[in-house]
Amino acid sequence: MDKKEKILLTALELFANNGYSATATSKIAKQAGVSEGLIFRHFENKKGLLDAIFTQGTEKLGEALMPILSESDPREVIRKTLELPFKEDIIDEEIDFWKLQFKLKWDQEYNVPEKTKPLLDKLTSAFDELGYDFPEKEAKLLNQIVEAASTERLRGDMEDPKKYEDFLMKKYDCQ
Amino acid sequence: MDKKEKILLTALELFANNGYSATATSKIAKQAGVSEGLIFRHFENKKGLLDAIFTQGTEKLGEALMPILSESDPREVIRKTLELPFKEDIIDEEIDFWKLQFKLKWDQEYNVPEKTKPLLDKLTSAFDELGYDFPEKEAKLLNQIVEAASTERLRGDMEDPKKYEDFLMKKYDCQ
DNA sequence: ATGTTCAGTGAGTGATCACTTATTATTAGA
DNA sequence: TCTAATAATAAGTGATCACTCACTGAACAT
Repeated sequence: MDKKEKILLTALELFANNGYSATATSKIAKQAGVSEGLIFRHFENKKGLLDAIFTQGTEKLGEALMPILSESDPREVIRKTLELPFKEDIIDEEIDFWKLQFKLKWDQEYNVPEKTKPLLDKLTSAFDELGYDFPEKEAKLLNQIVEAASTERLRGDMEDPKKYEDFLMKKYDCQ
Repeated sequence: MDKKEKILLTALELFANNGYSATATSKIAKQAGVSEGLIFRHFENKKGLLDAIFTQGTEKLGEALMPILSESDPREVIRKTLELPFKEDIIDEEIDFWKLQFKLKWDQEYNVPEKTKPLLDKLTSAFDELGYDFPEKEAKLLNQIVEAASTERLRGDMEDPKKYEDFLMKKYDCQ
């Protein structure tokens, strides 16, 4: 594996689980098996490393939303959205990625609500097509439900994901 | 004002807005107008300071939930719960407190889901009394909605809180 | 062969970190 | 008023921080 990529992966793991400020560049280098100087050759400074990871995260978010945004059936739009927090492969393979993304939202600089704007718009028109009274508010609500459920899952706090998913699906007539 | 309390208040502000690890004890002392050593006399170490703040936060949470837990009318239980994220006095006066509480949830040590267990139980029996099909899941959902809305408010991201509150109230027949 | 480029290293750098210690100021009970 | 405890300070301490710099080794075009 490329050493630059090894640095990115190690930093992601440490930032996500221990926090950005609490993670020393020396620890990243040691765990990645590279010299500390290499971090600064590739990423200029510590913040540059975080920015690189964050940018990757933004791209992954776009990929995750793609199948929803290109869906034409409004019922399917809602179902696929509701499905997001319960995708097992995300929890298994990309959990550090999403943990970091969610944590960073508490930093002004990395909180970019516009990133979910396309999803919000898509949901709004889906609810509109389905004849809901306040499609915009419904979209906002669903988005919040998905964010809250994702947060709980990422923290490992949800007891019975499957049952809760079923419950939500029924709520929105998506069974 | 007592210097010990001044330290607590200053640390709260800095921890909530800049993060625990990113906040130096020297900065706390300087901003609080005390010597750095005083922090360690009163709180033993930096973590002891965080623990003291966190304990205060746990107490405040209990106080905030009190009027809900002692409510007998199920409709009122739900209405008062839904009201939580939109209380202006909390946003104005205790925002740092709640910011820190929510941020700390990402730290394993400070994520204590049991703290909202009494609310969850109260909501469950409220939904039960009102004849909902899955009162437990409904309680979980409402709790998540409230958490997500609170998060958005604390971050300053919500555009029209009043309208969204009205929407939620209508959803749960609480107008 | 030679010069250039660039990934990669390892031993530094001053600044800042959490924390200690010796000392003084303030308070309160006898 | 004397005494003893506590509040508070100023000046440190070694450790660790993010970052730099002089250098090496390999790849590759000239």
